[in-house]
Amino acid sequence: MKRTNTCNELTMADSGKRVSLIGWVQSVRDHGGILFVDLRDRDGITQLVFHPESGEVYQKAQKLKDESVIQIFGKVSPREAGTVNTALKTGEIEIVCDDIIIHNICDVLPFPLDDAHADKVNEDLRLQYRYLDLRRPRNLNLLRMRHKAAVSLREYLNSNGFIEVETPILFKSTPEGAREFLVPSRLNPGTFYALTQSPQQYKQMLMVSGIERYYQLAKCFRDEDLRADRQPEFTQVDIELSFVEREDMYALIENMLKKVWKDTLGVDIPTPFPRMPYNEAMNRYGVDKPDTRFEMELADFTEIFKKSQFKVFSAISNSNGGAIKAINAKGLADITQGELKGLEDVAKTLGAKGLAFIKAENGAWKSPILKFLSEDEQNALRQTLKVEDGDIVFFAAAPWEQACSILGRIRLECARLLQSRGKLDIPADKFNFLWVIEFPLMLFDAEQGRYVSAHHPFTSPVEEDIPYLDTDPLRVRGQHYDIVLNGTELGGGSIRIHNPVLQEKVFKDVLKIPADIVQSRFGYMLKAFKYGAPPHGGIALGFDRLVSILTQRQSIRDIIAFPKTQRGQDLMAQCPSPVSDKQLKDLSIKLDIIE
RNA sequence: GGGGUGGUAGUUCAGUUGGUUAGAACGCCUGCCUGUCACGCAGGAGGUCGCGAGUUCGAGUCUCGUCCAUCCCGCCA
Repeated sequence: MKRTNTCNELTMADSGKRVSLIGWVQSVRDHGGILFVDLRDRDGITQLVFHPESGEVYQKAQKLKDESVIQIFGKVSPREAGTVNTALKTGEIEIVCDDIIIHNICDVLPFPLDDAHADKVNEDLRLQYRYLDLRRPRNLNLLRMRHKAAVSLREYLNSNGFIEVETPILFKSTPEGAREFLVPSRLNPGTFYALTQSPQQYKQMLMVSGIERYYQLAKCFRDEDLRADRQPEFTQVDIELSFVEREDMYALIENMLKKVWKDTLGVDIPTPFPRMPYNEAMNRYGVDKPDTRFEMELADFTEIFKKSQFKVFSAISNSNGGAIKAINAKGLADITQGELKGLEDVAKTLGAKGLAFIKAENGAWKSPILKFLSEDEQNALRQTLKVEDGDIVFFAAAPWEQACSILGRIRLECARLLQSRGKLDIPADKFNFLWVIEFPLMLFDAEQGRYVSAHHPFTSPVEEDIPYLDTDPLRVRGQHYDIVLNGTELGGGSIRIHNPVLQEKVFKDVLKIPADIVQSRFGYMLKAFKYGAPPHGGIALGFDRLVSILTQRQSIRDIIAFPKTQRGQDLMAQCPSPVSDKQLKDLSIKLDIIE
């Protein structure tokens, strides 16, 4: 009853053998007096032949529909001369079938399964029939790739003394982070768990336990609005270890990623990865996750424009914290009106009032602001930005961080435009890893009128900056590091605070969290830190993002077996869905849906 | 919460200035066909034009609302 081979195994060497294969009918080609079937399993395709001489078997084969599941028995035969299919590994042979078991006749498919057509089919339909979409060999291979990456990560961590620990998914609500999924507790009416946004606090407790090296491919949950690279539940490679400093972490992760790239793509990525402080990343690329595969760096003209006739620029460059930044999009002077408008809109969403530019075309500069710029200012621009004919320069004038961010986005948009014109080549197999380091520990939240953690409140400050916690919190750098790949944040982590006094100070004195809330939310951590907490640190990498980059997929939905839509729905299982009154009553919950 | 794009046959799309019976390709059904591998040939069935109003003699087409999907902003300590 068992099959003897998979559909990607048999070759000329097997001629004459009697075999059995099982799989899905990829196509039926009925020629009247002879019938061919391509049989597919997860490994490949083998051609079956049915002759009228086989009587009932031949008749059954004539009734086959695409994607039916069959098992066949027959003899491996060399194909006739001139009928070999070189596109198939099994293309030199075929199975002459003498028996068939039809396990399942497939209904008419809701959409075609060949890649050429299926890729164009609406994603919502494909998600309704996710099991069919996944059946496409290419999509099955994406899951295989994900598996390979997971195996590789586990092998590396296991061989480096890490212990995988499953931490709870039902956790305490911690409202200062991302919005959470709440789970009512039946046994404790009126109280709720929250699904873990990340195992952060549990893994730190494991360090206090003395496990020393922990990892987990952890499911995390966030009830935020979704994007192409964001799902409500996702997987992170969660790592924490004791007795480490930042340098140890860099080496550990570099070697881990090196192995993953080697095991999955066969690519050698060079280590160590370059490092760049946050300030430098902002100044040069206008973003804290720079894509360093191309240049087009930001330049600073704040000083140059301090005495400018152009009031817009001089006012901002003389203001406290104001900056004038510019980039040169080389070769983009042929930008269309529509594209320019698009860039302007992007700038405006980031708070810019407009997008000043200068085109260098036919030996002259053209710009609405040219008449305000002195000879000296123009020369400074020309030299610093190396402006040549065919280029276009964009400006942002705003508070430093905003000016950087605006041009950071414009830089990426320009790169996209230049790529579509064939003027900028970013090879698909180029992997630019980068550590972004020395983030500020705190940010000032103007809306709330207080300091907030740039990442999370457990991040340890850089040793020599600790004195500024009291005097100038914005000046304190955190021992945080982000790992960035080709402009995507793969993950981030930090050396944590393990001193209960310092941790309490951050909560109460710097973040100004009221003492009773600190006690109720973090009391157990502060207590734990008093019982021999080792110095420790860790990192979390977005596993879905990592796999989507490895497989060059735009959307992480492609590399998640059963993804949710942008509204957080599973179109196949159709959830979320209403529940019965009885269920609600058990949970002591009354609905009052607010429109 | 805000902005962009899209929704016409099972699928992908076309549909002119608002005008006769809404078309094509693939798929599906029937028949023919002994070497195909995107088999071929002949014929056929298949439509609540996302949904609801409105304008009009007349709406797939114009207007408003709404639903769904997707991309982005906000958000994601």
